[in-house]
Amino acid sequence: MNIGQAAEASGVSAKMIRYYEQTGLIPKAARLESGYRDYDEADIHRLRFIRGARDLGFTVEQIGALLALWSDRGRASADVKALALGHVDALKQKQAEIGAMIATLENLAKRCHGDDRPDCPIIDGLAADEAGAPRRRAPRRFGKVDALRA
Amino acid sequence: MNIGQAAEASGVSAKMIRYYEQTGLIPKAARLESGYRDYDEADIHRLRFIRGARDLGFTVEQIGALLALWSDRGRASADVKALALGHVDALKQKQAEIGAMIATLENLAKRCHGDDRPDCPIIDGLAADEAGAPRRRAPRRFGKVDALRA
DNA sequence: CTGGGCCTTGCCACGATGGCAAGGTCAAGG
DNA sequence: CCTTGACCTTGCCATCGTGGCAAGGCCCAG
Repeated sequence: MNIGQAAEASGVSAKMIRYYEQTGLIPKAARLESGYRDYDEADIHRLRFIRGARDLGFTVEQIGALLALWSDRGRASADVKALALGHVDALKQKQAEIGAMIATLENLAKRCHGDDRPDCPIIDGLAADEAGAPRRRAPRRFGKVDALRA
Repeated sequence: MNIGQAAEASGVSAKMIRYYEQTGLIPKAARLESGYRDYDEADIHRLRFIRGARDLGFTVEQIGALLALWSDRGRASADVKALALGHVDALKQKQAEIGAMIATLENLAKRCHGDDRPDCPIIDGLAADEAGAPRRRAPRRFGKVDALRA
C-alpha cells in the first residue's frame, strides 16, 4: 500500500507519516523497488492508533510511550491507565486555566457598556494586573494543540 | 530605562520586548547614544497591557488590534467588547474540546481494570475510531498556548 | 509514448519563546 | 585609571506539529 493510500486509510496525512518515521515514532517503512514506501495492515493499525491518541491530546512523545506499551504483550494495564489518567489531569488543568481567562474576560466585558463611547473597562483592565496567572513556563508537555485551536 | 528594567517592570521578558518591536507590535524604542533601548512609563504601560492580554489568551495578532483600539481615542467600546467576547467564544470552544477528550479518556480508563494484566481498553480503544473529533485544521487563531501548557 | 497523478527528498514557514555566542557599554571598586 | 562583572546589542538555532512548494522519479491509462 502506498503512503497516499495509507494516509487515506489511517487519517494521518502522508506528510505526517513521513515525519513520524523520521523522528522514530514508527519504524522505517518497507520500500518497493521503486523506492516507494509500502504499508501493510499492521502499519495502518498503528497509524490509526497514533491518530486516535493525537486526537485525545497526547504529545507525540507520550504516544511513543503508548506505542511501546501497545506492542509490549507483557505490559501491565495499570501502566497504561496511569499514563492516561495523568494526561487527564493535565487536560483538566488546562481547562481550569481557560476557565480563569473566560471568567476574567466576562467580568471585564460585563462592566463594559459596549456602546460607541470610548470608555472601556476591558482596555483599562488589561493594563492593570488583573490577568493574574503567575506566568510560569514549562517544557512543553501538552501537544496536539491544534485540536484545541478550533 | 533599560530593556532589562522595562522587562522587570512590565513582566515581559527582554527577549519578547525585542521580538514585539521587530514584528511591529510596538513602535521602535528610542535609543541612547550607546545604542541601548530606552523606555519610558508609557512604554511600560503598553508592555503591561500586552502582558495582560497575552495572559488572557489573546494572540499577538489580536493584541495588535487591541492596541490599535487602545490608542484610538475615538474608538467605540463596542468594538473592544466584540473582540473580547469573540475571544471568549473561542476559549469556550477549546474548553469543550478538552472536555470531550477528558470524557473519552475517563470512559476508557473506567473500563480498564488497571492491574498487571495486559488487557487494556484504553490501548484498544485508541486504535478504534472512538476519538471522534472530525479532524479540522484551522489558521491558528488561538495563541498563548503556553499559558495552557502549565 | 505521453500526460497527469502519484511518489521521493529537502527546505521554508508558522507562533511565541528560550538559548547561546560574540562583541560593546556601563558602573562600581581597587 | 583600569579591571571586572553585569548588562546591552545583534544574529542565529531550537522547539512542536503541521502545511506548502519545488525538482525530480515512477506508474498507469489512454
